[in-house]
Amino acid sequence: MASQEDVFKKLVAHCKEYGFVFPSSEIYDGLGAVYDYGQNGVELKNNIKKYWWDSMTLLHENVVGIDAAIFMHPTTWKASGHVDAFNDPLIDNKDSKKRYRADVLIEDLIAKYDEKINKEVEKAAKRFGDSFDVELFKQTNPRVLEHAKKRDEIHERFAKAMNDNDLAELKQIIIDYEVVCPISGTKNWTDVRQFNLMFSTEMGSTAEGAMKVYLRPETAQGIFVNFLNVQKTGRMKVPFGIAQIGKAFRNEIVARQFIFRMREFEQMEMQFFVRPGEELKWFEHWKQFRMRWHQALGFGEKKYRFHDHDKLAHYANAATDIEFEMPFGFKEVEGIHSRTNFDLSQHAKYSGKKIEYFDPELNQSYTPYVIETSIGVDRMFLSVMAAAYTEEQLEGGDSRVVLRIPPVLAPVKACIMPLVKKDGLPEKAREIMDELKFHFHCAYDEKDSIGKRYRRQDAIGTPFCVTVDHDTLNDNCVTVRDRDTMQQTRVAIADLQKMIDEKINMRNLFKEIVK
RNA sequence: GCGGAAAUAGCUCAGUUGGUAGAGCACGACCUUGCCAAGGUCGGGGUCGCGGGUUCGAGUCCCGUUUUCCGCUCCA
Repeated sequence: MASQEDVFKKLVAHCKEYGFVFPSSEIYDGLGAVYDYGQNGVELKNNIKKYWWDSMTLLHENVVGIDAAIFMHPTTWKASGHVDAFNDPLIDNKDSKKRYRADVLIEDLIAKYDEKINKEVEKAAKRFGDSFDVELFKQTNPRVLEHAKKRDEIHERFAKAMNDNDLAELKQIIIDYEVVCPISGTKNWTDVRQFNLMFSTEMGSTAEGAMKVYLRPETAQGIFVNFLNVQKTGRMKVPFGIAQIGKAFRNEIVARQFIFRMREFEQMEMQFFVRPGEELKWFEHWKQFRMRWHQALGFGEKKYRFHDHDKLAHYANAATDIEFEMPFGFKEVEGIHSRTNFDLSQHAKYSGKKIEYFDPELNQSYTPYVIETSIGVDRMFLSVMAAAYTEEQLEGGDSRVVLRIPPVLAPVKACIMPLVKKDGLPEKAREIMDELKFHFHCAYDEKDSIGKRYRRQDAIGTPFCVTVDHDTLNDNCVTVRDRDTMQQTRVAIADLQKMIDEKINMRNLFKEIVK
């Protein structure tokens, strides 16, 4: 396992050194769990997105795309359940290391005083028998009054603190009234922190007119709220899907493992709307399709597995993850969920709009069921890098680091280089490059020995190196060196573009996927 | 969040008992070689993570802080 961790460390270093991924705002010490993509990273990321987008929208005439805004009406998140589910003030006990909801601890505390009062009342009732007047006792007994006073005191402070969102005061209440951890029995508490999954900001430039809005924690809701728009304007018939690629934001408490868990990340989601009752059939269909999409990249079947969920979210009736073998174990890269009609129903309820589909074949209206495929771009990026990163021992004791990125995804497709920097070879190389650059991303390099230049391209995963030598000037042929095999072939300049295109064009992968 | 470790050039690191920074690789220019990285000459680049303190003097000692990594915890 130690060596796997080593590989991961090397991969992170490689990402930085070769312009794939930088820590955000690095000159200011970085920003936690936020990363920037560099000159090579952005190319790879864009290629991944294109591979996904085209596989959805080109290969399925009943799947169309949208690009919804990151800001959405705040009610969206009430309807989706995000507001209620992730808005708790939390406190940790340092000794037991258990985490509690601070508001629940205080509510328990208040309940404890009520219990104390009840006990006094019970005791008195036993003593005085039938003639006992509970209300009178409560209003006059000094011990009960003492408990009641404390209870009301706490309650008042608690209500005000919750209303003001005053976390320091919540902690102060816990300290003042000596709340102890049920497990460790100590009063060694951390500060109260607001666990809030969603980032919020204010819309509207004046303080009074401002409205609290959230940065979306998932892209899916942008699709659901546009269901009717797309269905009607696109004359879409169920079953159909809506695809979207976009940023989402989550205020993770612990965000680690490089770009695997970030606070700002990108999702590629497709929501597929189906007839009620047919959802499990489509769930299976998309499960298989998505797996073929991954497998077509050629990293090997063993790198992927399904992980079916045992515990389902309240809205789902089937769910699976596609996991990829990262250097730190099998990890979720994509989720495929059967979300029932939960989301559309919720939005219908909260908006008061009827969100249904009239099915002409069945001659009836219904709220469609949804199959979701949701993949993290950054996780996909990481899985490609992890699978591609190879340290290779060569004959003669040499070694090289090569990124075996599938050619369709590689940031640079070809590097054009003159064998020497004289005799008109650079000019000829430029001439070739000026033609190829219209077709795909090319680089040019004339510095250092040819071997060194090959290694440089290996390190960023360039599948082809095109070398111009003295013979080229006479026979109009170049040497094409393959990244993975390191083998060289002589190719006529006239055939170069077609030859490379055949290897980097996504259509070949798509043909495999739709089989 | 808790505990441990670390932070010096783009990268990997050195820096003696405190005396105001070095190497290799990388980078740039020129020369040389020319099909699988390490030729020569010259050059650019660091307020030693940040802020205090001790001291005549701090990369070095002390305190704080930030970030990263490793465990644990949490989340999905």
